[in-house]
Amino acid sequence: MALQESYTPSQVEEKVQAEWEKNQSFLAVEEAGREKFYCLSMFPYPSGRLHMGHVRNYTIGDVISRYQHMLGKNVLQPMGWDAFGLPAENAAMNHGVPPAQWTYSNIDYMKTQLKSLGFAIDWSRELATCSPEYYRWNQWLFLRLLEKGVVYQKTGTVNWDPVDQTVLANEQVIDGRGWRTGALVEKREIPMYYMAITEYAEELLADLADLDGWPEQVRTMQRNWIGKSQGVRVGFPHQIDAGGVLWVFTTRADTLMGATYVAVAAEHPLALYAAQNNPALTQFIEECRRGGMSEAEIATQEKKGMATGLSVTHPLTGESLPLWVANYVLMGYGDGAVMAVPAHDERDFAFAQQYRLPIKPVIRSSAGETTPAPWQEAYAEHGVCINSGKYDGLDFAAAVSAIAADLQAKNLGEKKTTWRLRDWGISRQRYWGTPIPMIKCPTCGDVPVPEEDLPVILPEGCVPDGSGNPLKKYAAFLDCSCPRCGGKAQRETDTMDTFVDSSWYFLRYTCPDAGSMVDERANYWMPVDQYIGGIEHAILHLLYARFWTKVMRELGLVDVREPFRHLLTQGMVVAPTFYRQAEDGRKQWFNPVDVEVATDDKGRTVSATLNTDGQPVMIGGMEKMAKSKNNGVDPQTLIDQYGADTARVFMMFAAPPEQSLEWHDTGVEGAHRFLKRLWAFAVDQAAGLHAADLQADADEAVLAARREIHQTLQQALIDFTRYQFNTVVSAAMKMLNTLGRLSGQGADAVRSEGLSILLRLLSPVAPHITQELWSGLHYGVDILQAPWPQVDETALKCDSIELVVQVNGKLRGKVAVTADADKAAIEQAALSEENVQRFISGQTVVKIIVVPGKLVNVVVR
RNA sequence: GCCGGGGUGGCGAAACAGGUAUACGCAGCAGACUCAAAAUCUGCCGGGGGUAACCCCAUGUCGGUUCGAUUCCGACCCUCGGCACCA
Repeated sequence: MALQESYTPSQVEEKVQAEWEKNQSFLAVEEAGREKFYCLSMFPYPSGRLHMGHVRNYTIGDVISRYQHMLGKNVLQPMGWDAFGLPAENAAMNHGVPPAQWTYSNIDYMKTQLKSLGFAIDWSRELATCSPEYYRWNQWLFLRLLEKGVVYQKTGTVNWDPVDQTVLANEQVIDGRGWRTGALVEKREIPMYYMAITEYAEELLADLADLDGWPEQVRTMQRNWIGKSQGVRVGFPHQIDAGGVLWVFTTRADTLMGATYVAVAAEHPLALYAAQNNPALTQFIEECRRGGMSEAEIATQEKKGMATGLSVTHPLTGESLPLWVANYVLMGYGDGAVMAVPAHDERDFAFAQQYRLPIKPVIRSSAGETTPAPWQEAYAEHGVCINSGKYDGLDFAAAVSAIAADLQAKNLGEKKTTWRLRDWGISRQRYWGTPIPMIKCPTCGDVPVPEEDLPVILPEGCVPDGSGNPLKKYAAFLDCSCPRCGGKAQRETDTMDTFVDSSWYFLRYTCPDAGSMVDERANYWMPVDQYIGGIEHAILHLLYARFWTKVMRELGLVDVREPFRHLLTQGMVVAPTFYRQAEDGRKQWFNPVDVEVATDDKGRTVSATLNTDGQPVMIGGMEKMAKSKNNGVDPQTLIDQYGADTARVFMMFAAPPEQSLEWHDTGVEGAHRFLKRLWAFAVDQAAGLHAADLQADADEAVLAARREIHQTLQQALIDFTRYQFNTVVSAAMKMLNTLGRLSGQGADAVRSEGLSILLRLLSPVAPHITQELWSGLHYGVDILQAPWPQVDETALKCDSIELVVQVNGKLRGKVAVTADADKAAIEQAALSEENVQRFISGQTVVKIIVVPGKLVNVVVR
């Protein structure tokens, strides 16, 4: 079929997508012995429409998949839906639609969007985490882990909205108040199920060393998050109850002799005990209970404390130390209590200054032997003990060992390893999630649902109203009989954290129809060879998925220790923000598509006006596309107007995958222009292609152009291996520029070769147009089956090369030398260059540095 | 507050292992085509000086290592991501 005269993306894309569909081009089949490549992008939350972040994420994944396909690998690229979660409940409240209905219709729409982008996805493996076929295995594994002791129950802290009588997510707490009610939020302790991820801390930490396909920054973040610290658990005896000991953990046992007070969290039993007959303290603890539970909030709040009036005994000196309650001590970390050494800890120092507590220096640091205000970093350094009695003169390690030994002798301490990592609380007091398969029986207590009764199906018709979990009012779900005694009982209404769903979906893709959680196919495809997703998931999701994989391996379900071999963390898509500020200080945000930007004659942005009223708006910064700033640009407009290939080329060209990408309409037009030029060039040249092989009498300029094409190809092939797709696109643009300028003897042959290289190189990024041109120009039927282009070394050969000449590191001239020139000849040529002569005359040449093929640096004095 | 990134022309960016800073594109300016506009094509395009050859300055700021630093080291400033119930 002849090529159309002009480029019509919608026609081309529809046609090519239909061919892929017909040929089942992306169906992945296990094939023993063939090298597989499992390319996975983080699955989307079905929020309604694709956003730019999705388009970017999945384009990167698709370019990698197609590249690996072109290299001959057996590629699996699946897709599915992270379908449980909070936004569906919010939509239900706003529109009165059940979360299930909202979610399924979003999935339908977003699936057509993904298909229109031409991703090489094996749709036969699609899954949604809200389907019982998927979440039954969450429940099944939960029960296995409960037996194993990895799942257990304890209390945990939640945000409580006292007006709506409901638990709030951190996101729903704004400045310490409930987002709907405006009520001051309180912390509340409730019973929850936990996963003992800390039991796996050592393994999760150690195996990071093997993840050399991960960005170093992500490994560092995980390492710090796990936070292994070696220290000493120290007991402070007290008389509050008989034989009582208050335990604290410290990494600085060498400073124990400098402890001047001890502080506990507001929720600590000793704090609650002390408050019994102390109204002021009760009020203070009440105050500590207000505000959100997030670590950022706690760490940035003003440090406050109050004395309990109680005291504990220093385990080594027998001194009496005051016991304080402090809002900076976290109940969830360690023992919920700390020993305070104001002389050598910044936070303790500030606290001691504020409340006039004694400061006792016990370490000689580079700042000296005292600790005067203001605080200096040096006070926290390791050093030699002073003012510490028998420990004087010991260094850090010796002091820690000696003190730990003495504590141990008194049964008041020992060396201990602790972790910053906390066990994973998976209970959520929400409707739209996997039901936790437990039954509450008044006689038997909490009883697991028998395996044969799985799945516990979530009723899909409920509409949450903001006042707690609707399952609590839904008798058909709630009421049941106890599997143990047969008496009347009620189901657990808490559901699982959605991180559970995303912790193993990549395993289910390998065998979506398996009658068990996973089957043997998982061992063919795993591990994921390349995982692509946002950097914001660097810690939680990736850590939970690693943990889950290790647990499943222990149960004999999979063979791999680690799920993701290589990880690519893509940057955010950001866009300009525009706003007007009302008199009450509130900002009204305007979408970039509704704003006209004025520039000066240098192209600098000077002002912006709103299209609807022509009045000026304020220009904010570049921020992550988000509803809150109304700066999201709908990718559908872009796809409708320019086609999928333009959207893909722009996305890949605008920035390297790991950096944030700034959204500009004009850049999109540039990408579209490039594809139009490519099409026009191909149509124009169609008749002259495949005309002749390159003859020996080709013009020098034609050979130079061929050299340029192969040099550009050489760089582009390297850029593909390191997934730097912006420069791959730039290489394709350069090739088209070079081909467009070609003329003379042999031009036809180079044009034919060059275009075939260009099409194949660009095909992973712009698969539709390159396929259409590939077949339309009769290079072949299916570009997916074409061999990956290779550099012809003979094309790169050149008789003469240009060297840069520097004098003392500054560029002073250029010289041409033959490719085989020796060092002496190069030096000679460099020294005799005219401008170089001017800069070395009257000076002594000290040495000459020759970097072969690149430059000469003449050092003079 | 703690942990981890980023900062290069008017803008997005390039420079893979310390070796020509600004490739490729956008915007802008000039020209061609057109009755005109759009589209398309061609040329120019970091700042300053100079008729020119060429020179000086410039990769967030300050300092260091080196024949040579966007790249390595130290301090600082700004900015973004995460902080366990957003996903």
